[in-house]
Amino acid sequence: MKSVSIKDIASQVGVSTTTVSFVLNGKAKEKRISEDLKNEILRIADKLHYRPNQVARGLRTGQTHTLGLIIEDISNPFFGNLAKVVEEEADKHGYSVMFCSTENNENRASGLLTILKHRQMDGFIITPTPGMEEDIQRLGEENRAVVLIDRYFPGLDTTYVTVDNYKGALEATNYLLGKGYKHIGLVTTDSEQVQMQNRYKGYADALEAKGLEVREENILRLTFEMGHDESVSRISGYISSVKPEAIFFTTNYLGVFGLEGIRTCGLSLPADLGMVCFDDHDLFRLGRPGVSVVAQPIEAIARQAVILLLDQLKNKGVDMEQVKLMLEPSLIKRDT
Amino acid sequence: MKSVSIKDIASQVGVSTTTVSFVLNGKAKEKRISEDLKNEILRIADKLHYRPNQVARGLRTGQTHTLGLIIEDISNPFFGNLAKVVEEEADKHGYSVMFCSTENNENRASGLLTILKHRQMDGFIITPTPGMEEDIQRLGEENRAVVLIDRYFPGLDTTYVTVDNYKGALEATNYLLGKGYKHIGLVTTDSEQVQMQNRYKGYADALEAKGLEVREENILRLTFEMGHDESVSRISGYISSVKPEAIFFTTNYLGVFGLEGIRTCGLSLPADLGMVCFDDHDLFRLGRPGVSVVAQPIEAIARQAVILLLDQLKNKGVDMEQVKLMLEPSLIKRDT
DNA sequence: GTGAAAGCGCTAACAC
DNA sequence: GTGTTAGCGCTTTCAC
Repeated sequence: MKSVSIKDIASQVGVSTTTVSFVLNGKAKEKRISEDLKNEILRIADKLHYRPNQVARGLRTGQTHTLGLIIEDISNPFFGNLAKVVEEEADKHGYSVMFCSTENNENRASGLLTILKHRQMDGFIITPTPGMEEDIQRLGEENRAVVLIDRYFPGLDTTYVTVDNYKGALEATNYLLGKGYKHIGLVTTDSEQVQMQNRYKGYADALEAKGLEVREENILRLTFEMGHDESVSRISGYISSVKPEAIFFTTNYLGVFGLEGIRTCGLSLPADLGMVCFDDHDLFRLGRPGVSVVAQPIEAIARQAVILLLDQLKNKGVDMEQVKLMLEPSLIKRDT
Repeated sequence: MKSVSIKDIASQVGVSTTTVSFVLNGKAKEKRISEDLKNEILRIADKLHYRPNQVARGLRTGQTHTLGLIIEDISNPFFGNLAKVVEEEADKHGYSVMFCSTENNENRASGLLTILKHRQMDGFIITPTPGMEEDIQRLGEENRAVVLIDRYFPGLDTTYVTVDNYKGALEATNYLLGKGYKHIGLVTTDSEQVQMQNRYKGYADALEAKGLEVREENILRLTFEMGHDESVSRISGYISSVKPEAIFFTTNYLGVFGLEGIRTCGLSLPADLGMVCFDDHDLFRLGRPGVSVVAQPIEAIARQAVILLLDQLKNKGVDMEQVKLMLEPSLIKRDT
């Protein structure tokens, strides 16, 4: 475990740790250290396989070069893909990533954030849970670098990257309407968060534009905590009683549960029921029938989030404007 | 950013940082610090919302309470689920997790490992890429805590958690044989790694036990780097030329590609072709027809890996035996 | 041009 | 019982 330190190099070369540090940090020129000495230091450092202890450096500089990624659920492919790109992009810039899944649980999220704060993350990428508004605000006040993704708090002036949820939902519903369905149901979460509100609004506005009434009994709201079995049975119960001609699911795991629920009812797509889901999924893309979806540009979301975060880090101290990015989702028409 | 330090508490209470540190680390009794003083310190610490700077503590103690998770691809649901449980279990014990995806690329993996090493991870959970043998061996020599998952190096005495790949593959192939298929193909990776070798062996032994010949032309080997499009077209090419009655896919993403390839050929399951895949997937579980799979006990793998790792950490210095865990996979019969 | 020394926040051996 | 002090490995100011 006794790894090589800057001291070892210093003593081998016969100089002080200061000089070694200067050379290693590329300040040889600036500090006008002789070319020979510089090369000698680099040679020995290389020979000893020296690599700086990032914890020590982090303590001294206050920069850990680590980003905290707080998402809803790393096992959800949407977030898994997001995480992958975040890590990739962060790595390109010399940053590592610590991740946590909130399970959309406010207390858990708050606790995880606290932990990561004290681990001195340089910045955070967060899909906030409901009720996390204060936490996020505090981060801002503490002048920490933060980018929200997927959702944000309308009342808070923070940088975020999201998609145009309203437009996506509007297009999805219009697509179903265009296929001649009139009695269109909505299966969504009970979340009051902005992304879900906008998806709801898109649905409602599309219906109303066609002179159709938006009725609460056509809407099924499921909680995240409900889990697989109950969600599926609620969906099939809903289908049996409401008998919608088509359903718009507002997020991928609901659509997956939906597919099971539909099957439980003995119905088949698209003959008995129309369907569109917000978020793509292998199951929708490759299952048969293919399920039409509103796909989010995951890679762009992740990449932009990292770029904006690193940007904040670079301009630390400067009073920057909070960037609000809204990317375009795309309707992918399949068999349903 | 100026967060409360132990010094702030000390000066507020009017004692030294030592005393504060003792109290905060629960050594009040041991150091026989008066109950009153202890309570006062705790009160002030609480009032100031003190939380230790983990970076500083990490530098001092040499323990960062951080685990490095190096997996093949966080966007693959198998690894996403694994990561979720790892994070959960680690969190329970006060550890955070840094993750990286290797893309099964040896150089990338090696680099990531180096980075994490210098970030002073307390331990590592790794799905090693081919060629990583030396890296892993060195970790052992450096006396670092390591648990390999999913695969391991037979020549190396390391702790690992895997499933009985041979048995899983044997059962899968026997299942296909039991359905009357004789001409059974294998779609696998070109990996020489043990998990794939064992899956191959299970397939081969099952055939031979029935007196069937294992022929190289019935086996398609794809590389990880090939990507989606080429993999799919190779698979459909393979199906058209080899015309297998059934196929055993040795890992989930190959099975997903396979489904696409099968469709490209205009064939349908299970009428035209039998199929079993190693690893489960939403698509296999919920798509129609349901695809039979060999499922791994993901949660148990992840949980055991963390437990074994923390165990090594606890017994640091003690010369422990390397634990080799081989869990049971389970054949899930569906429509194919 | 190079080095001594302070200090980031914390812990812990050693004093008293 | 409580405080002094050294030091984890590194960066950086200031001195020479």
